[in-house]
Amino acid sequence: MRIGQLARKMGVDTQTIRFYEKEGLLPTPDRQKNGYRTYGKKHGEELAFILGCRLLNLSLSEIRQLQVCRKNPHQPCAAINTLLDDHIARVQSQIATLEALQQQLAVLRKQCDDDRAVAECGILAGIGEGPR
Amino acid sequence: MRIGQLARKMGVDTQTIRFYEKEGLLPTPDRQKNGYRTYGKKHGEELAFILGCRLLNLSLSEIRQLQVCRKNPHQPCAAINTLLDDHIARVQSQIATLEALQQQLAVLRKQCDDDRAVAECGILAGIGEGPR
DNA sequence: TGTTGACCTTATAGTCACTATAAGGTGTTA
DNA sequence: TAACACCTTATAGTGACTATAAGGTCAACA
Repeated sequence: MRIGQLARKMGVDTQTIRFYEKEGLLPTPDRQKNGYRTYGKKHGEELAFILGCRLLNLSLSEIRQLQVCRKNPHQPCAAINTLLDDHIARVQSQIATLEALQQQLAVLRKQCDDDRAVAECGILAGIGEGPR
Repeated sequence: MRIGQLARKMGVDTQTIRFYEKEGLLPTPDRQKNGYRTYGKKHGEELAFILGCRLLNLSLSEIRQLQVCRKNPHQPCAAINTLLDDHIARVQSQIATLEALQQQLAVLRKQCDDDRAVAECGILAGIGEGPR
């Protein structure tokens, strides 16, 4: 399979596949005589794993850690659990931050009723006052 | 006031102030004979406005738009309201995305009980399976 | 035979909002 | 004279791609 076919199959850009290869996330593929990359089943599976991780918002560095685990199937999986717990905590903190922001924005939004001159706009005034 | 004093007062790095100047967000300051930047009250106020916007997660491009409004105080403020509404919508969609992710991660986390070999780890298996 | 077209290759730069580093000039104090 | 804190500019790095350029490969069609 060439890079374009793999890309279409997995729903990514060919550039992204080359990028993952350069980053060491995908094993270097064999080449045809003309230099074209050729991919097999294993590449597809590895790419699927990477894309699954990316959908979970895991960073490339975290994916690398998980790949090390995958290559050592007889080791204990505690590191994987820890990595996921840390990630869950990070997502929760992102949500908390955004919810606080949402609250602030709602308050700010109420400072204006859409139909004033800029000089009287409560939103602009509210921003200028700073955080509180 | 020199750049270091302004930076300490506003709680930012001097580099950030120079960066905002380069980006056209802060007016170019006067210079002393030795080339040092000097800042007055207006610069402080403009920087405060920028930092207020950044705390709200507004992009530099959005800040530029708001600055244009600020310079035209007799225009109607509808554009400001619209900008804020769009931003609120974006924050809400980010929250929704993260909450869906949180749900997914919670399900995934339950697939393993912390004390297995990598080969039996439900988390790793769950990621490999892809989105569903 | 020529040429179109879809595909592949590498290399480089851009995104965003900074942050870090390097290499050097200025000005006050010891 | 030297140490020190401060200032200057220029350049590169962050993360995960995305876009662009300039060119090579190969099958099909006129």
